[in-house]
Formats: sequence, structure tokens, C-alpha cells
Amino acid sequence: MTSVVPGATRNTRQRAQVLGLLEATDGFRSAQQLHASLRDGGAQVGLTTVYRTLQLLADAGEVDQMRLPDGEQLYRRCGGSRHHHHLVCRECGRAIEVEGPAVERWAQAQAVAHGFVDVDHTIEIVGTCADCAAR
Amino acid sequence: MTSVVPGATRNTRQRAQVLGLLEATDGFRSAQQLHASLRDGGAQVGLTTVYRTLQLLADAGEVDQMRLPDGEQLYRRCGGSRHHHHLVCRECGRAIEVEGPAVERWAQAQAVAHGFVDVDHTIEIVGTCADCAAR
DNA sequence: AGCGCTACTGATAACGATTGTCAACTCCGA
DNA sequence: TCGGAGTTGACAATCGTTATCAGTAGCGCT
Repeated sequence: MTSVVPGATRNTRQRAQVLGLLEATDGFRSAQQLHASLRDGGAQVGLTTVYRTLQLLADAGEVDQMRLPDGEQLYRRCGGSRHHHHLVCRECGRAIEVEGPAVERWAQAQAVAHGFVDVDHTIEIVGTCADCAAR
Repeated sequence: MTSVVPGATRNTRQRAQVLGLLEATDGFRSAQQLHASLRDGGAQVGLTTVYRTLQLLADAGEVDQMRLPDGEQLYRRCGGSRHHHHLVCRECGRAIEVEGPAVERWAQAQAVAHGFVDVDHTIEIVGTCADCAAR
């Protein structure tokens, strides 16, 4: 599997460009933002393709997803495959990966204590980063 | 302020019915589900009003909100005003309120350590409850 | 290099949840 | 009881996302 996008069988210019932009971006971005950036950068990629590629990448675990309070979906390329959560700036989308083994255990323990199975959790810390706060 | 819905100046039948249904419901429900339940129960309430009332209640902190992975917004009446999170069944919406002071501190500490201010967090534990798993 | 299969692309339409509009209605104080 | 201002609700509009489907282009094969 030497494909740019795991799960895909072909490597296309469009997929390489979407992934390339994600690699060059430090922060969560929406599909629409990514599409606009690609267009501004001269790349010829359809919005539909951006959505599809992001979905593929998300399914493959290559990008992390989160939702803004208004429901918009955001994506970000995350290096390691280790389980982690994010500290995200609500202004600029900048994200810092954080780990909290104790928190994971707490969540799991709570679920088990109430008889829940097939447990998952959503943990996100949002705030305003130092740069945006200073502005 | 003896209004049924804090923030409102008048008490209407519709608002009382929406709040009444929430009181009688143990679990997160979408606006559309609540609207359908009201209609099924014979209550004459418009969908727009359900949305507006839920928004009012949410702003007043009278109901908690959460989002499904598909982006749909869910609401639930929560008794105490203490800060808490939820253990939610992905099948039936049943929710159990959980508290984790240590987790709160961890989230806050992570944010402060990276210079973030005006910090908030989202913590939800989702799984399948014993009843739904047995079914 | 050329061929052909089929995965992929992208303009457009469709979709579903939510919000805006605005005339009609009704709660509530005077 | 009266009147006006907060509310209501059918409908239209919005917005992010997904489905369609004819055309395009990777890539294995010869």
C-alpha cells in the first residue's frame, strides 16, 4: 500500500493536494476552508472531492475530526497514531495534542460502573490561545 | 420571575408543554423528536417554537446540549445546576450525569500550561447501555 | 506506447437540520 | 375589557454535507 490515501486504490493529483495542504496546516480547518485555500493556491479541486478525501482520511484514522459549537466539522492532520485529545484555539483553530491516561481510565471506569459497553468518549479543551488573546 | 422559561416574559401553553415533556424525559432528545412527541401526545406546538424554546432554555442553562456524531443537536433537562458531564447511550439516548473534579482540573491545567485563556471543555462518554446491549 | 477497465472527479441537485420572516394571535397589566 | 407587545407557526431561506451521474484519468496489462 503505497497510496497517498489509505483505503484508496488510486493516487490522484487531487488527493495529494488535499493531503499536502493538511500537512502544511497546523490547526483544525473546515472542508470549505480547505477547499477555498486550495482554490486560492491555484489548485483545481472540486468541493465534493475535498469532502470525499477528508472522509477517507478520517475513516483511515489519518486525520482527526472535531465539531464547532455550530456543528461545522473540522479536520486536522495528526502525526502520531497514539490516542490523544486536543487543546484548540477557538479563534485561529491552532491545536495542541494532549494526552491524559488518567482521564481515559476515568471515562472507562464511569462507563463500566453503569454497565455501558462499547465505550467511546469525546474530550476537547477549547480556549483562546496566547497569540489571539494578545491581539 | 415566576416564568416557566427563564429569560422569557410571558408564560405560554407551548413553553409549558415543551418544558413538561423535557421533565418527563430521561435522556437526550433532538428538537425534531421532541416536536414529534408533542404532536403525538396531542399537543399543538410548532416546530419553530420548539427550537426557540429549547434555545431559550439552553441559554438560561436549564437544559444541557450535546451533539451526535452526525451533527444533530440533542437536549436534556438536567436537575442540578452543578457542573457535570454525561454518560450517554448511543442507542436510546439515556443519560447518566457524572462528575469528575480531577478531570476538570486536568483540562484547566493543560490549557494554562499552554497559555490558553477563557477555557472551556467538552467531555462526553458515549456507549451502549446494558438494556440496549441485551436487546 | 497503447488499450481498456473502472476508480475517481466535479458540477449540480438533493437533503436535513436549523434559522429567518411576518402576519396573526394571545398573554397580561392597566 | 382593552390594547400593545411578546409569541406563535406555516413557510421560505440558509448552510453544511451528501447523492447523482456523465465524463475523466490512474494503472495494470499487453
